[in-house]
Amino acid sequence: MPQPPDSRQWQETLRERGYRLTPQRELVLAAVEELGHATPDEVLAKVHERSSAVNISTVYRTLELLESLGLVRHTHLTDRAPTYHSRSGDEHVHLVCRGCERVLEAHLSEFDELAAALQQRHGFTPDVGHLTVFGTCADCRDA
Amino acid sequence: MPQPPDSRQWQETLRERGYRLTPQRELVLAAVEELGHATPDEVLAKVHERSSAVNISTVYRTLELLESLGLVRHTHLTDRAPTYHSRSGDEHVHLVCRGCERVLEAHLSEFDELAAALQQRHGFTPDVGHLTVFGTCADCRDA
DNA sequence: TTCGGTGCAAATTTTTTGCACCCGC
DNA sequence: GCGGGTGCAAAAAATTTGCACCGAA
Repeated sequence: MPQPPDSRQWQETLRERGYRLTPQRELVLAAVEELGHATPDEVLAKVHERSSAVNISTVYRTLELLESLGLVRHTHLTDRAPTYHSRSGDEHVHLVCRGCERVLEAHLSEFDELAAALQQRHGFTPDVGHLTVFGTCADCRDA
Repeated sequence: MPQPPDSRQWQETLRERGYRLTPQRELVLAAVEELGHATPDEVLAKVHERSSAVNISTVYRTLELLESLGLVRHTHLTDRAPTYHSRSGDEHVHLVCRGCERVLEAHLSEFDELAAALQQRHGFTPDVGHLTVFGTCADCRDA
């Protein structure tokens, strides 16, 4: 589970690189932390719950910034729209069930062997943390 | 490499399910076969090379149909836009290099072990044929 | 002849951009 | 006060949809 982010740490990350700390950036990051996986749209909605009005363009711009800083990442959990998630917790691979849309998480170490094989056979270094695997979960297969 | 598709076979598939055989459908399928991996946009361009004017809406509708018939598949090779490929040849996993945008192909069997592991540990049956792995190819890593 | 398929244009949806104003540092 | 950040509105993509007409079976 995502630890409550250490605010000092990411505030530091921003400043180090010469970026400013704004309430919008704080709100967007908090929303991503809380939602787990969320599209820009969903992030906006979450932020609005807390009443503070933030513009959708700012959400896009902020997510892009946070990603460039390594504070969030995105993957494609559905055929449309990227979804962002925090990197404060463990990195993981997303297992998306086509039946129920549920998202399971697999530990990166489960892909070590695969990574080594792709490296050796294709000279390809996979970015496993960005990986999304589609398929069917146990419940949906049995149903 | 993709075999020249046996036209009788897919024409049969269409009729079996009560769909009509139209020149547009023929052109779109041929374009996908030829391109290997292509976005709807690229398919349209390819079709237009052969002069026959086909509308972009028809491309979208046709790709959707062909996919429902199992004649093509799509994956997400870039952050934007799905790419379609034929299923007449071997199924494979796409390895997309972030550096040069090149797309390598890995054999499905390379993922057997992974599939078994995910099945056992998460009860999850991966759809490996839909998989896309992002990363860095040998050339770009060394560069 | 029939009704599924297509073209066209307009509507949606999602993301990007230009620019004037605002506020963190 | 300076210069990066934000809001807003308009522009750009990328898809989808309604509808009248066309042509495969």
